[in-house]
Amino acid sequence: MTMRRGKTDVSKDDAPGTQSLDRALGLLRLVATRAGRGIRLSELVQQSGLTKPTVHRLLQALERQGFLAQDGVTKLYHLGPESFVIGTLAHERYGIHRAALPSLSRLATASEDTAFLTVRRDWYGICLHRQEGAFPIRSYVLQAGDRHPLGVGAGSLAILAALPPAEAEAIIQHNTPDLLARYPGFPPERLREQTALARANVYAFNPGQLYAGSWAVGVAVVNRAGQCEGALSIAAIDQRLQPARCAQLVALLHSEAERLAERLERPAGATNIAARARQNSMNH
Amino acid sequence: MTMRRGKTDVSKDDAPGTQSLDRALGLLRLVATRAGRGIRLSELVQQSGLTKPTVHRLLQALERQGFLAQDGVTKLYHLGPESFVIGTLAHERYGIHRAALPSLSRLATASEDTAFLTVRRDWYGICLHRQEGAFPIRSYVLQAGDRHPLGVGAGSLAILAALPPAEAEAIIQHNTPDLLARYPGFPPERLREQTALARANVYAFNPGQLYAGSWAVGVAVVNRAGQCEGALSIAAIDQRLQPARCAQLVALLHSEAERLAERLERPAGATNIAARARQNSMNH
DNA sequence: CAAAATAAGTCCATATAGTGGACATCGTTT
DNA sequence: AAACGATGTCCACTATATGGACTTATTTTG
Repeated sequence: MTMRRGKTDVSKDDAPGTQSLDRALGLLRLVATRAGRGIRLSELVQQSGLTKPTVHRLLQALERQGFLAQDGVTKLYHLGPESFVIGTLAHERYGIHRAALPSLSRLATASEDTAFLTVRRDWYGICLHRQEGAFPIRSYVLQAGDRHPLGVGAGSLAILAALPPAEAEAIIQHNTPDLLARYPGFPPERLREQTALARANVYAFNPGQLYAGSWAVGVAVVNRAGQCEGALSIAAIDQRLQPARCAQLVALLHSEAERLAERLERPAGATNIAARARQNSMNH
Repeated sequence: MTMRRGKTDVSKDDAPGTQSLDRALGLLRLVATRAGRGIRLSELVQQSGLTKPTVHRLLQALERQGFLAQDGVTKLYHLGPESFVIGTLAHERYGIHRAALPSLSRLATASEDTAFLTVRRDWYGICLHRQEGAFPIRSYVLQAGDRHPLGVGAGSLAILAALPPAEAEAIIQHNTPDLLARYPGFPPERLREQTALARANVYAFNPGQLYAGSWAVGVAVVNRAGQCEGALSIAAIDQRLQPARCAQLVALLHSEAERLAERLERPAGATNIAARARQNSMNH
C-alpha cells in the first residue's frame, strides 16, 4: 500500500519507463478501495506519499479518460464510467463475482449475518462483495475493495489454505515484512499454524484477530481442476459464532461453495471457443 | 479511436503532464474492445499509432499492475484481474449491467435472437453485453466492448433519441467528422432524420445500415428522473424483423426496459436495511 | 465576523523519466 | 535452410512529468 517517492521507494515498482503510469494506477486502486464512499485529494496525497500537484495532475488525467469521476460538490473522487465498462468486459474472464451473487444472497438471508466474497490477487486477498443480513449488529471491519495479506481474515485464510503448501509458505514469507509492520495480530508463525488448521478442517476460522469481537468463518471455492477461485465467508459477532452455530454455517458455506464452483465450470453466455477464435479473422 | 504521435495528433489529448498515461489508458481500452478474444501486440501498435517499444513498455507496466494479462502461449493480451476488481467495485455506482442481465436473458430466450445492452459514454455508445438466443443464424456485427458514435446501431440510436434534442444535435455535430470518415452508411443528415423518427416512435430501428442484412430494434431505458441510462436492443437477420414481428419485439423491449428502470431506482449500495433485504430476492 | 487553518487547484524552471530507431531473438512458413 | 513476421530489448537524446512555491476556495475557531 506504500508508494514512496525517491530512492527510498520500498515497493518494487522499479521497472523503468513507466513511473507515472504506476503511480496513476496505484491511485486508481486507492480510489477503488473507497468504492461507493469516495475519497479526498488530501487523503490520496497522504496514502500515496506523492506530492499534491502530481496526484492532482494524475487524477485529472484519469478523470479525463473516464476512469475516475469527481463529485462537483463534495470534490470527492469516485470510480468513473470507464472503470465500470472495463470491469464489465473483464467479467467474461473473471466472472466469479456475477456467479457468486446468488450464493451471497442466500448466505446472508439464511445466516442473517454478513456474507463476503474474497478473491486472490498476488499475495493479497481482496474483498469483492459484502452482502448484509438482517441481524442488527454488524461489523464494518471488511468492506468491498479492502485488501489484506493472504491469511488475514477468514475468506483470505481459506484461500491460503487451499493453495499448495509450498505456495502458501512462499506467500507467507513474501508478506512477512508487511505482516510484522501492519498486522500485530498476525505474526507469520501464527499464520502458519492457522493455515495448517484450516487445511485440516477444510474451513478457515478467524476468532476476532483483526478486530476483537469480529469473528468469521470461510471456505474456499475450488474448481474441478483443483484451483482456488476465491472464498465465501460469513462474519458475525463472537456470540453468534460459537461451535454449534459455527458448524452449521460451515456446512452452509460448503454447500454454496460447491454450487458456485459448478456454476463457474460453464461460463454463462460464452459460446464455444473455436467459433469465437474463427470470428476474429472477420475483422479487418 | 485514433492516437497519433507527434504534432499531427488529431485526438485532443492535449492536456499536459500525462502523455504516457493517456496512451496507456487508450491501450487498455483497446484491449477491452477485444474482451474475451485477446489482442496481439502488432495490432495494438497499428490501432494506436504508437511505436512498438512504447506499446510494449506500456503493456508490460499494465500487466505488472494486473490490469492486463498476457497469455503465455498465444502472446495475446487480455484484461487482467485488477480490471475485473476495479469494475466490480464500480458496479456500486454504475450497476446497470448487473441489473440488466435477467432482462437480457429473457429477451434472448423469448426472441431467440441476440439481445444487447448498450450504454452511453461521452459521444459514443458502448455495447456492454451480448446475449445470444437459440436461432442458428447470428450476426457478429456487434460484440461486447464495441463502441460506435451515438446513433450508429439500434441501441445507440435509441439512446440518442432519448436525450434532449439540443444535446442530441450537439452530439451529432461533434461526431460529424468521425461519421463522415468511418461510417459511410451514416451521414449526419440521415442520423438526424432517424433520431427524429426514433423519438416519435419511441423505439429505434436499424435496417442493416452498418452491415447489410443485420437489422435491429432498440428502446431506451429511462429512469424516473427522465435520464437515459442505456438501451436494450435485439438484432436479427432482415427476414426476422419485418413489421409484424418487429412490433412484437418492440413491445417486449418496452416491457423489459420498464422493469429495468424500476430496478435501477433503488441502488444496491444504499444503507437502508429493508431495501437490502428486498434486493436479496434477486436470486433466480 | 475577522482570522487562522485546512483543502483544492495552478505555475513553471529543472532534470528526470519516457521515447523510438536500430538491433536481437523466437517461431512459423515456403 | 532461408526468409518472413512477430515479440522483445537497448540506450542516447530530449521531450516530458515533476514538485516547491504560490493562489484561491472553503471550513473552523477565537
